[in-house]
Amino acid sequence: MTTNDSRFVSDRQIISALGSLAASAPVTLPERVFARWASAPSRLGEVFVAFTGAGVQFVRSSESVHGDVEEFAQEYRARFARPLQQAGTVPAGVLPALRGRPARNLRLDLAGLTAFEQAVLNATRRIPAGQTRPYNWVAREAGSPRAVRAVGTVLARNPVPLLVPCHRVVRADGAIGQYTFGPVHKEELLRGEAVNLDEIRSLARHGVHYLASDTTGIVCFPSCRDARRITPAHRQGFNTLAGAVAAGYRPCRTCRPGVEELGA
DNA sequence: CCCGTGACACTCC
DNA sequence: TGGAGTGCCACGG
Repeated sequence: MTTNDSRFVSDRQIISALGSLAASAPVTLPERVFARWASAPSRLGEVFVAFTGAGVQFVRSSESVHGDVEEFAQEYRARFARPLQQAGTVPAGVLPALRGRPARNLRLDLAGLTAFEQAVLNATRRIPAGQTRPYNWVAREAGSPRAVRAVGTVLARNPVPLLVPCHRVVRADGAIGQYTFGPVHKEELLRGEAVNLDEIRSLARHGVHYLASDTTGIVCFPSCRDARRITPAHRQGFNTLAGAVAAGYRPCRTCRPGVEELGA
């Protein structure tokens, strides 16, 4: 295979080399003082994006700042206490991420946030497109299972909406919950990712918050990729995870609806 | 340091 | 069946 020939450099090696170049590049004074901003298209229309050499720090829809970059810059300064300078383009990975495509090369600058805030945002980041998770799931994944309300507080101040997909965090009772840019946009985003909100609501009305397969013995969140493939005849609905476990089901390893110990 | 405040969840009627 | 009450944890003033 040509790509394994030692005379050639693989893409992986190039990327790795570029990565170390970026890391060792000298940080100039203006770079330390200024963060930069640029506008970009997103699923919610134009957004403004602020970033440093470490990654993206702040995202706001143009709509939410009334189309006024100055208002965006003020909001940014209020939170990060740094001046902004215009840049030509957004960093790598931002454009696909704003379109809802997972971008491996997207870098976020979350320094300055508390450990808890970072844990919440990182857990939220692991929710796949087209799926939802409840606030209590984020709390558990973030290592503070009882800090459910605190999760809401953190997400309410998510500095990088869309990039950290907080629109995928919904209430455990099936309601959609609140959103930085308003619940209407939250619903738009989820529908755009083909989340079947009508089915989720219909199930919730009947008290069903989990779906299990009696062939695999696994229980999932209804939006889980694996749950959507359960043949209707083998699909079992449950109100609580404990109920499903009591009936002999174990939590799905993909969507992780609860701790493994419950299933063991 | 105490106290109030939340993009929530659970338990009761 | 759903709305109020209560518990919770992290932050900010």
